[in-house]
Order: sequence, then C-alpha cells, then structure tokens
Amino acid sequence: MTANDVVLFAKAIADATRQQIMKLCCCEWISVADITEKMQVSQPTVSHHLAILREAGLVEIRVEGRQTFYTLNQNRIANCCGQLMVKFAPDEVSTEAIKQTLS
Amino acid sequence: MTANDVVLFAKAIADATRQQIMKLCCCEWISVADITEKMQVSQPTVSHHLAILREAGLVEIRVEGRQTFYTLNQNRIANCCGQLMVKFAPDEVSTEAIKQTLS
DNA sequence: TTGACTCATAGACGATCTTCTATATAATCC
DNA sequence: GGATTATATAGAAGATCGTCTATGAGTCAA
Repeated sequence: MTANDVVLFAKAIADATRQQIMKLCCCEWISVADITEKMQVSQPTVSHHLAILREAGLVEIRVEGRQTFYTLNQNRIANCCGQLMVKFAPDEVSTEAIKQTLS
Repeated sequence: MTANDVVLFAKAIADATRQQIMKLCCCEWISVADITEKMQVSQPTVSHHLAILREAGLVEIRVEGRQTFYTLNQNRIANCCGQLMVKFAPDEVSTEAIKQTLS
C-alpha cells in the first residue's frame, strides 16, 4: 500500500453521506434501493457514492438479477486504518499483538 | 467521539499535502519554516493546512519567540483510527488486545 | 524605535466535489 | 415485444477546497 493509497482511502471516507452508506452496508449485503430508502439523498447520489467506495476497494458487489447488493469490505478498512496508525501514530502501535493484526 | 468527529478526522487527513505535513511533524517538534522548506507549497499554504490539522485536534502547538512548533498528536490519531475500525470493521477488531488498545 | 524575521490571515481564482434531474442500460414480467 | 423495475451514467449548478499573492501581527536585535 503506497502513500497515495492512504490518501485515496482518506478521501473515500471523508464525507458524511458516504460514512452513512458505509454504516448501512457494514455488516450485511444491502441493495441500492434499500440504501436509498434509508437516506435523505436521491438514488443517483447513492450510486455515485457507491462508485467512489467501489473504486477505493472499500465495498464488495454482488449482482442478482436487476438488483445490485453491496457490503463493506471490513478487511480492507482494517488494513487501511492499520496503515494510518503505522504511518501517523507509530509510537502508539508498538505492542506485538497490534503489529501482527495490522500487518 | 461523535459520528461527526469521525467525518472531521477523515476530512482532515484527506489531502496529500496535509499527509506530507503530518509525516514531517509525526515524531518531532518542527517549525513552520522548516516544514515549508521541505514542501513544494508556499508558507501560507502550509499555515492553512496546519490550521486545519489544529482544528481537528491532530497537532499540538508550542510557540517559542517568533517561531511556532508543531508536532503530531499521535494519541489522537490512534484513537480516531480506532473509532474508524470499531465503526466500519467491527468484525476485524474482535481480539481483546486490540480492543483494549483502541478503547 | 526601526528594520528584519516568523507566522497567520484575507481575498481571489481555479479545481474538485456533492447533489440534482434527465436519461441510458439491463433485467424481468405479462 | 412492450412495459416495468433497478441501477448506472451524463450533464449542470452550487458549494467547498487548495493554492497563490499581499499584508497584518507579533517578536527580536541593533
């Protein structure tokens, strides 16, 4: 993971609407329609944010007929957060257990 | 730490120039002039980015005469990353060791 | 006190981002 | 095939962001 990847990750999560969407698809597969229903923005806006999350590798996609289901890629999120900590909080991630988990 | 704080943190780190500055003041106190010297942007631009990092609580400040020194608040960074993981990668932060460190 | 130095602030400009409406694409049903 | 449904894409408008130059504010030394 390059320095640029860390910036891309940060940009991807740097929006309230996007974080709301991330929360909705954090622990389950959910369709675009179901996401839209729980948000205060239009369906194209939801699709746009999902595209940004997709390009950053933060969500996984499963197409089923007409519907498209999304779920958060928790492993990727954890890795990116780990990179952030190693890069910007190195003195706080010094224990072996943490280092192993984040590596 | 509220949901809004997590967004503010993400916004604060979502810029390549800012991450470069963060790296420079990660493990030492460094003056604005010294930061500017190592960057490819003007001094006001550096001050602007430092203000954003300051408002997000990501840097500490020490004024000494004419100079102002900044250093990264690693503890805050670690906490914010921890919040991100708990919120968006809950299944990946299930070990006790990690939970304790992030709490 | 004057001049030099360090940093912050103000204002402007261009680029990027978020959102919308309108529409295209693709799958399903009658 | 034609209508309906689910999602993506295109294009535009407005807001936000990053950068610059110019300048203000505070500090130090002569």
